[in-house]
Amino acid sequence: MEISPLSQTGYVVLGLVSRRPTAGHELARFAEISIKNFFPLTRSHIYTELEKLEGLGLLSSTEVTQDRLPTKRVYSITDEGESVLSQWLEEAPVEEEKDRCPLLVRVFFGERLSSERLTTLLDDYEEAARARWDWYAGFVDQLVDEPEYGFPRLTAIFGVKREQAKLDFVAEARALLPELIKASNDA
Amino acid sequence: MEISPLSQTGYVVLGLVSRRPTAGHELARFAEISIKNFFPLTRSHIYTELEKLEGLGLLSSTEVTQDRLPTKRVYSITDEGESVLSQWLEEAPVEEEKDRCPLLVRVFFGERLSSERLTTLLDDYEEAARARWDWYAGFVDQLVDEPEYGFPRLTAIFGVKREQAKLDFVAEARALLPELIKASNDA
DNA sequence: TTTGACATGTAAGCCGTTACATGATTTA
DNA sequence: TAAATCATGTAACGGCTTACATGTCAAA
Repeated sequence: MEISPLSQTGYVVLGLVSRRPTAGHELARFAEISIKNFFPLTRSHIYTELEKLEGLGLLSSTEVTQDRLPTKRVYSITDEGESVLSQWLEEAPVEEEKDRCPLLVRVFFGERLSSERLTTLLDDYEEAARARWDWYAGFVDQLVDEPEYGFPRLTAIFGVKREQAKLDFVAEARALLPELIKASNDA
Repeated sequence: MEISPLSQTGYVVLGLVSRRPTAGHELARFAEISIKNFFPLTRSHIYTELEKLEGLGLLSSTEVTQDRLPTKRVYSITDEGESVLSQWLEEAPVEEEKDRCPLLVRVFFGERLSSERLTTLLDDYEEAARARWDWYAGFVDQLVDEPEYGFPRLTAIFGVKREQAKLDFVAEARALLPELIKASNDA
């Protein structure tokens, strides 16, 4: 059976459900501590994708009533879902990265900025990068002896390197800033 | 006069037009060689943003007929546009980065992948990173003695560091891969 | 006892992409 | 002379976010 290709988000949600049957809210919480850093998802979006995937027969769902909590709808992956997911992971071309960096937009228009603004922009950016660096590094550390989380751990290693690159950039930008400001004042 | 906040794209287009009066197609070509790496834009989206910004009074436009080429609509920034742009650059909080990395999604689900797939994923990723590294480095080099492009040059320096981080990651991932594959076979 | 957090979802609407359209100019 | 490229836009649609809704539980 031919399936029209899903969105990236569709495959990701499928992959997350494939780990074990999950309800929307729960899945969103898991996404928040696992893939958020390289594939952010909103809770609402997850709900709509779950519904769509069920409509396509890639997931099935049952309502589960809970004591003292609202009834939830738990989704499981179907055989067809497993097959679509595996094929995507194993064969689909990797999508292009199209990242936005709001800081760099400010830097690009740096001539229009006051030197105070430039300084605080770098300071804030550095602080955020440092915080994320810590978070990733802690994750890497924590999973050092858990072989079953080797691949997730590897994604955190990526995070450390990415944040380190930002920190390196801030250092170099700070060093160049005086002459950049001077040049833009001269112009 | 109160202006409802624009989208990031709106401000970026405003900023690009602020450099000099520009038509849509031309602006898209410039975006391709300047901000693409940290703020990709599609041509179509640029057209719709230009129209919207004119509707808000931040840009004005005139038709310009050309010899042997279709008539184009050239946009210029208005005084109000200048003021909105400056205020955004100088005061607006910097938006959160929400980047997707399609490669890391594959890595995250690495247990489901064949070792061949994992290897070619890393190879391809490395090759792309290396190509971009070269591109950025060339840009940095080319602008080394052009003080008026100091800030754009700084964005390319960022690019070099970002791609370098990816290359470092690939190296580390390759080193870890054998034991990751072993662990996932054992499980 | 009110405020905040947890839990589960729905709906409206902008953002952004892909596909469509059209004509002139160059190239094979 | 057909095919590819440049140039300039338009329109439809899906993706994704923000805001809306509702009830329970814990804490101050």
